[in-house]
Amino acid sequence: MVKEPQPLFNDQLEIDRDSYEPAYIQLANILRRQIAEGVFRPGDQLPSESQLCHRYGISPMTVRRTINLLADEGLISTAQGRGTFVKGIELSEATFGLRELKDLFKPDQQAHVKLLDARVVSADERTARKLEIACGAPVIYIRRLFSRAEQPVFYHRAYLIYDPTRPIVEAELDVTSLQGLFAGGNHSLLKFGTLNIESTLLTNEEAELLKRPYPCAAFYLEHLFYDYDDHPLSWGWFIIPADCLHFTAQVGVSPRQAIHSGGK
Amino acid sequence: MVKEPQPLFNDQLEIDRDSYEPAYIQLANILRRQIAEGVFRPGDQLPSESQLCHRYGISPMTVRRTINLLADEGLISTAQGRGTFVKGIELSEATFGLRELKDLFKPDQQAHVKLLDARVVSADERTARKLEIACGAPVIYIRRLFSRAEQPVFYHRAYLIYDPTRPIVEAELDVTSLQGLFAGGNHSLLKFGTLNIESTLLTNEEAELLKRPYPCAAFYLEHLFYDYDDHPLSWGWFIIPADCLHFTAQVGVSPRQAIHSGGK
DNA sequence: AAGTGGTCTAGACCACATG
DNA sequence: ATGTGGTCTAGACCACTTG
Repeated sequence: MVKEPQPLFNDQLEIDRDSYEPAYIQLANILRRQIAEGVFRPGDQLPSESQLCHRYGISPMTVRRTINLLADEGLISTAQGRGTFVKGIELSEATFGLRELKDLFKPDQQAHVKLLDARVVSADERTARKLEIACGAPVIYIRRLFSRAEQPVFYHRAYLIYDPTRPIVEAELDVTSLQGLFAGGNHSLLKFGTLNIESTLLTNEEAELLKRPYPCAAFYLEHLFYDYDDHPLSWGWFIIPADCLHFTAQVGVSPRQAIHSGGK
Repeated sequence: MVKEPQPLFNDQLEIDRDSYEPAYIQLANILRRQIAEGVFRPGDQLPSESQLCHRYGISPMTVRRTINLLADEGLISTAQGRGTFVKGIELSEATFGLRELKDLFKPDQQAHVKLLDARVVSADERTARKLEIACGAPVIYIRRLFSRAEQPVFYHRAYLIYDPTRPIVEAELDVTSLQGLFAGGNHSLLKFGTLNIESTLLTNEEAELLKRPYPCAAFYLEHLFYDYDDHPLSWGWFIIPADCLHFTAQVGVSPRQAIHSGGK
């Protein structure tokens, strides 16, 4: 056991106006903690906004920001004219992000991208439908394999609109640049995109490329990007073996969220 | 072609104070649309907050709400002392919800839950570790199969803490009630939970139960719920064949977001 | 020094729900 | 009629960045 000159967890009861933390964050921490401690249980009504104003000596707008923050987190819900209430945990409200993927794609010394294919081909029926072009029209076809420490990590296949009147500028190739898509970068060509995640089996070809035994489960991550004219610009998918990726999410108040220091 | 007495898309340029839509929403729509139209491209600096105040005749706090809203959407980013900038689309910022699952679990006339097992067993090594109890300690074991229109949809297996001092109240059994977990309900016992999503192959047993051929890809959705003492209360997982579930997300400004009526 | 985002105030008015 | 959430104002002050 170790002596603790300052408490490990935050049992803050008042707003500290000298804190570097904004008042609305402090109040959110206080309420979040009270919910985590069971002071307020699912279904309970929280103190009204005016009560919170008087209790903590802050203005209505500041209380409102806190309420909105916690509502965005899915912890509470508001009903005009009735009050603010604590929500029970709901699986259907859980969200997971692609941060795990970002780490996967992150280039380092060990990372290596092998370009398997990069040429102009005729669009087949499915590709033409996805890219909203004529069947048989020319498209740029790209296939590549991403490895780390000699171990294949994922496989990527993509089809890009091929416009002979517009030379294939650097930026266009960058559309499928992995670092660019995941880390950010300014894709001034892309307006928006849709993603689709499924569970799938590796095909024999993919299993061979990825050096996995057959059968093998994998994630299928499909992407479709549109330009500023709302025309599809690129379509493709990543195949990521199950052992390389998993997604996590949380519902309710995690202990880490509730135990947040509020010191000066 | 059809005549359009009112424009299909929103080319609103001013804030309509008589609109039922709040000013901060209207401004968000205006800016979102300008970003979608390419008026502001990734990397561009947006007008400063004070400029927006004067341009649209609203107060700083209202502009701020709009800025925060768009920043939460991942469309723009702010830098204190420098300005507000349009972000390029980033895959790593996409988020997926579990709404699709909610529909899957939704009970209707066609839905049927078959209880395969429900008894007290001794915890094996893995279960004991997950539930943070002693190996061999008694736990409630539940297995069930959810079908719709005679077609198996998913398989669920769960282990619940068995506390002889606390009789198994209705609420505790409700912990794994499917409708409850997904649709909401007040789980006053559960404080928070963690979810883990993987891609997997059906085992022979699962394939048989779910009437799928082998091999077959599926989602493995693991859940671990904690009570208000931060002790694990239930651990388990859903097995959902690939053909029953997929997740979708969007990045950037989708046309639907930008085309939002702002009329009276 | 000037401009930017970030926070906050102390009220106001409205829409809604309840008794 | 009262209390609730929801929006908005017209400023203020601070922290930060840039020239």
